[in-house]
Amino acid sequence: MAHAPAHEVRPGSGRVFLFVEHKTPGPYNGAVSGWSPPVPDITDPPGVAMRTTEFLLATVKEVPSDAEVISHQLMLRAGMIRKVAAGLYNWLPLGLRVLRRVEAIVREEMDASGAQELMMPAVQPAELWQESGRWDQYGPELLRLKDRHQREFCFGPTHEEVITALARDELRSYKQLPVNFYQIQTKFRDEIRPRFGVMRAREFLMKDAYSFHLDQASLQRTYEGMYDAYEGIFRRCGLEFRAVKADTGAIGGAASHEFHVLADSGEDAIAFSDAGDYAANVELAEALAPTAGRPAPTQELRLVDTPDCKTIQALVEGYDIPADRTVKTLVVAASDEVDGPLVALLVRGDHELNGVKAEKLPEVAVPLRMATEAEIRQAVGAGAGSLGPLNLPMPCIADRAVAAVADFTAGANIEGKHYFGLNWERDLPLPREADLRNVQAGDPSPDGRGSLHILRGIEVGHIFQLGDKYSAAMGCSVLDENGKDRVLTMGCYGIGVSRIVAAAIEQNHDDRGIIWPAAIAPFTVALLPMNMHKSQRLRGAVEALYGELLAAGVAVLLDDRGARPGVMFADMELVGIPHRLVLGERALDEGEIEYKGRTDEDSLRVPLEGCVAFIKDRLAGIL
RNA sequence: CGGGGUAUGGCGCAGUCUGGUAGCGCACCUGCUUUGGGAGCAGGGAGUCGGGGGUUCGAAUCCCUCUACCCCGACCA
Repeated sequence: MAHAPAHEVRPGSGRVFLFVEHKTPGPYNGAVSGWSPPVPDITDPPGVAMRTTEFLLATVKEVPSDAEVISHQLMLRAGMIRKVAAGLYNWLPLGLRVLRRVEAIVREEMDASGAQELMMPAVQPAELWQESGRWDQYGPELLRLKDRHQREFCFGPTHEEVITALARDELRSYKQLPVNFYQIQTKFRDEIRPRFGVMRAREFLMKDAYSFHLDQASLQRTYEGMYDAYEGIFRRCGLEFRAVKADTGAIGGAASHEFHVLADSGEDAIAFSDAGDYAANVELAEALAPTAGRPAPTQELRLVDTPDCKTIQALVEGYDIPADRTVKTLVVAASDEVDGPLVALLVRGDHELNGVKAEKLPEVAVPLRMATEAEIRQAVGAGAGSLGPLNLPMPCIADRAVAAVADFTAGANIEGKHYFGLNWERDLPLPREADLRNVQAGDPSPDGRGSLHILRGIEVGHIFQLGDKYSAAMGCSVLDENGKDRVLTMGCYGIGVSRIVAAAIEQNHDDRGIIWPAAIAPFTVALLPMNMHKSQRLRGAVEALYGELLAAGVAVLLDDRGARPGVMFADMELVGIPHRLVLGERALDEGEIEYKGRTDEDSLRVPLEGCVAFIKDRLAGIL
């Protein structure tokens, strides 16, 4: 027939128009002309508008002063997002293109892992949360709503209840197991303090998956599959990340790993060994007891007047004592297991109390609460700056490092006085020992291999072995091969999709703007004509190249605004497009075009003829 | 929830102390000149000064009150 196939390309859609000769008339004869299914090509982000005159390129020079972290500033400046209210954002077309690419990677890897996508409602009935018990347990972070009939609902911060109810209704037999369902959904958590833009927003896009199993071994297999899938997702997103052992926290359960994107602005501290594979959230990382053991006493016990010494720092500076020979006495509310209202936790002066570890002690009230100054004075008769273990009228628990210190200094429980030269088992009995402190850089790794380094991380993924907490509470079971009812065991697996976008920027930027990893860039190539309005010939060449790049499946943004060169350069660098093609008259005369990668020092000239092939090779990593 | 702060055009800010009828930069619109690193000149549009109440001849400015937002802390994927 007259038409050649596959020559018109709908910009950005990844679709190609196919002309097919109709042998017989009628719409359903099997071969019709029309848009093809999307042509898979990872270089082609979604969306249609590819000219700056048809695209909301909402870049700005100045930025609201409340944007603290670089990703927030750059997302605003590049015109990716705009704030609607605290923790709520509009995603502008540019930002949405990136979000959709991340989402696509997550979806592909989840599908490849065997998980099935579904979608659950954002708004959930209170009844389900009452069944699991979380309607009362969840605090003000849960956004509660009433409908017109005064029935109670919440905007889902997570979907364990809904999925467990679904599984309870749909799963009947062990033959249907294991299964793993996931969705990519907007969540809402009414954070006390939303900040850092979409990094810690109240409304955010999350991929959450829930798996159901007959036994732990099956859960373990799926858990490991998710671990691998997550590594694939973050690797494809071009992120530098670490998987770390994590606290199972409020959700409970057995094993748990967090995936952190490494960045100085990260809100979590993660510890990892410089020699072995050990990596854990500092909340969880075990601080080993010092191996050397406690030295023998060398000093006499003495009571010293230390007026105005209310802090460890003041002691260290005022009396020339090393901080690691001081002991801090932190008084917290006691649990019902303890006779009195308070319990004291002892950590070395140069160490920090770990709240998560403290809460795991049976003597300590949950949630952890530091005693007020008034409570301390009533119990001890001295202020918080003068406390110590000797003659302290409450139970004490000592960190392992505290138990190994000799000749130490601590408060005397008398206002303005400290004991110097204290020694366990000579001056006072050694209290119960526990791991109470945060690990520090240089501490030995708990796996016995190497020492620990500490980095900041942004949590972008979290996988949990949930066990039967929800399935038991909500009666989710199937019949096993013996016809017996078996409560299912569950796993859950989350990824902060919108947070990944911010994390990618935290990790990839310079003083000019964003530097997108190729796989999640909103556009792949920026095509910039110099003085296009002056030269019909130049305009023609640019338009031709634009069409060729689109036909080749390259997501190209043509800057046809007629802006000055400096404006175009600055905008494209701010927005972070990985590749830049600049066509000017002089180069065109020589049949060449100028190429520059976003991070390249200098541009280089390439023949205009082979330009598309050159770009394709760049994208494939050949050049 | 405790402590601190802010609210003036789309954005960033001055003006508030000492009351006199609102201004600067960026952005935006028009025209001309410009065009290889965020142009110049000229002209122009745009603000219930967060809301309500009060004092006063007169309030962005002083007083009361409410709201929103931000920072620090505790809390949390």
